[in-house]
Amino acid sequence: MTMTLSKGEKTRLKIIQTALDLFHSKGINATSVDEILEKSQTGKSQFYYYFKSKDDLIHNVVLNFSDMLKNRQLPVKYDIESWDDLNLWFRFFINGQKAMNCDRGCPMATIGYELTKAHELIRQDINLIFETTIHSLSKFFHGLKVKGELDKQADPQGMAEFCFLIVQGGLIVSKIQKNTISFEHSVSQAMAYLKTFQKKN
Amino acid sequence: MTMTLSKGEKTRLKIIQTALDLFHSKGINATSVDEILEKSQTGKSQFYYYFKSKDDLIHNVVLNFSDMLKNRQLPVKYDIESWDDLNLWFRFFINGQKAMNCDRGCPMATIGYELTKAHELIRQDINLIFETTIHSLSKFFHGLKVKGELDKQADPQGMAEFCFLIVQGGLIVSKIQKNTISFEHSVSQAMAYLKTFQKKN
Amino acid sequence: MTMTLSKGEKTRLKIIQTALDLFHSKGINATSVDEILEKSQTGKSQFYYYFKSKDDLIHNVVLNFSDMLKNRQLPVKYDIESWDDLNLWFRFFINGQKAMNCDRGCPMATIGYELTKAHELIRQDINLIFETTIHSLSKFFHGLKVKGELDKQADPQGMAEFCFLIVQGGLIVSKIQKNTISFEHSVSQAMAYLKTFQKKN
Amino acid sequence: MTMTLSKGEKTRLKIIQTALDLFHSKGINATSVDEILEKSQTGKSQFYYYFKSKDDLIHNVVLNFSDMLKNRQLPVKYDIESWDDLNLWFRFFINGQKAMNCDRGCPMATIGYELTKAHELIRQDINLIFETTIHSLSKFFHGLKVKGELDKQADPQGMAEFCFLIVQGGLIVSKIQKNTISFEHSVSQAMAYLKTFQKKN
DNA sequence: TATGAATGAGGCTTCATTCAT
DNA sequence: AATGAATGAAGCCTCATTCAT
Repeated sequence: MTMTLSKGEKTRLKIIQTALDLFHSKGINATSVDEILEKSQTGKSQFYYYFKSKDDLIHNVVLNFSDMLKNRQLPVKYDIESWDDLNLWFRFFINGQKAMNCDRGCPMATIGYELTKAHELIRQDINLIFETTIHSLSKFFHGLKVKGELDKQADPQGMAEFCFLIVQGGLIVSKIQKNTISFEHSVSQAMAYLKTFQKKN
Repeated sequence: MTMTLSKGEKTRLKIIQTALDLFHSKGINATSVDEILEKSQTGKSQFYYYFKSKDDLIHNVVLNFSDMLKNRQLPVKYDIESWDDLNLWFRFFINGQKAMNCDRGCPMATIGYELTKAHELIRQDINLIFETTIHSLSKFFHGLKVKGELDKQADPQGMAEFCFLIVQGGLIVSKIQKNTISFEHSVSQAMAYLKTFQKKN
Repeated sequence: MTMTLSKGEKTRLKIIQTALDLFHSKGINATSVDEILEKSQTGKSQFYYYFKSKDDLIHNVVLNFSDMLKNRQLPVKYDIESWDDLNLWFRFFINGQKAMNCDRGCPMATIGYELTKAHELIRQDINLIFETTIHSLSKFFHGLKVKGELDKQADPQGMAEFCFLIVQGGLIVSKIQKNTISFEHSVSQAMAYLKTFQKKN
Repeated sequence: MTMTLSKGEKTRLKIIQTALDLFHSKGINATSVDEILEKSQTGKSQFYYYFKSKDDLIHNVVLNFSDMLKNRQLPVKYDIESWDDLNLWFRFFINGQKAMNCDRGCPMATIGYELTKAHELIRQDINLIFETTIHSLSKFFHGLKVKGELDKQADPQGMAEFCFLIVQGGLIVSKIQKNTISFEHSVSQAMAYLKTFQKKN
């Protein structure tokens, strides 16, 4: 389903996408409005035609990310249906890091780490994204349980949170270590742990 | 072993400590040199007497953190000698988050997430801290193995990395979620997993 | 005599009236074109269809005020026919100030105080309004004199200017003092003075 | 009594004096910080070393004016001791206007007319100046009364307020009319009125 | 008449850094 | 080892105005 965007929508989106990329790579405070406009080839004051402030832009960048996640427009398979899918989900982050030479982390965590009490709205936006992602995972574990393929003691929600934490930890650690060794080790162990709940028949 | 610090050393240290606190709470880019000096009650140009630049300060802040870690001056027990110690180590981070209303994350990760290629030196400083921490943990697991209390297949280094990742993930996730539920769930599962390597006798 | 205004005339007038109100309360430089358009619910570039520039708008705001004055559309009785009317004229300004909590001054003086040599045209517009007002007053005094109710030495024009000055002074002073005490005292004294020219018969 | 000003004090004062002159001639909103710095030959960001904000500068400009008034450093004789002094006081404002080609008004009223509720502090500063000036005048009338040279019914405070209003009205009206005719007429009448309270012996 | 989008100059403010003493 | 004052680039934001439709 392709939509034709109006001229204004296109400009707005270009700003948002350029901003996300810059925020992801340098953080929000190191990224200036001017730089965003320059890289997005947008005229100087167009910015304030589309956004009330830089904070409003950040809010919209996160919202846009949230929308892409909901509309499954991100290059990951979030609807995990098998253990293989789960493994691919982990690999997506590991391989992504490798492809970027471990220069970055989670885009939302990069933004999140610079937030203070003054950014409560944006924090909530990111929180929603985290919850949505965790929910995708818990749905998988819950499904397994319903199908009787998981131990009765297994806690789908807790398992999902566990997976998500591993990825978040893996991304920051690999960014600092400039390699994904710890990340990969941890994913292996996480997978091993999670599979202990698998019922053998 | 207490050392008497010269007046200059004291000023220098106060700047570093104030900077660490501000970096921890707002990140490096949102913290201005002026703010550091104001909060540390230091005269304006004292700063450039002690530090070459803001980046040099960041470097020294991380080095100082590293030193404190090495000298065991941080309020955690890094020399883990028992499963209880390991549990306390995890709890230290969880409780710390709670005490701060989940307003912060790992101080080094907060700095690390804002780094770019231009800060290679600082990245290495933080990397060293990460490795040192992981090493503390791996020593414990290795010790267990030597004592025959751990399964032969157990990989002490991998287990240590796993623990560290959980903490890093837990800190950022709890900062965004403003609660430590996921963090605690994950630590429980991590502990459960690690203990599967325990040998029963 | 009521006229039906075309849609365009209505829009133009709404802009002018909104602008006058904003100029009156904040001055011309603190009032942006955008704010005028927003408050008058007018589309962005309507403005430049009706006015050549912001200065042109100011010019038209003053002209419109001038027209209302001439057409007796302002809520004051400018055609003073008795000493009571004169008193009411003074009271109009005093009561107006009170009603607005002394937040404003004379709308034309508010604009006038921000003018420089570059606004000669607008200055002349306001000057005309001042002269018109003074003329209304001098007509009264002149009439009294013709009727033989005023001393021969009385100078109708001078007396009119005197009244007008008192009002202008009273408005700015009460705006600063946030009360009309000085204004009222001065009006009482002015009235007392003017009445010394009354002939007793 | 001359004081030696430190280098910093000199810079600060130069900024304040330049600002007063610009505020007086164009108002506060039409005067940019950049223009003040350029005309006062001050480096770009010195401004924020001495003042917290533009509003803080305005506050200090008014305070400085207030100080000059108190220390009798303004080119008027505020300590009125005779009817001649009073006349000179009026003439000072009339002649000042003439000398400036009626391009300006009262510096404090120029600022005052642009104030809104957001500038309560500055309004109070100006209010104090107004009261101080009125007080200088009332002292004269009060003195006369004590000496028995004024009618018993005379109200020194009211007479002082009356004089002050005439000057305020005269300044704005002459600025708009580009001549001091009305101003002079009104002062003559004011003087005539005030002298009616003189006791003949 | 009317609209939405674009322009670029300039406004206020903060920054890291340096200089003279 | 320390001080206050200065520098100038850059940051965020608002402005009056214009263009294409």
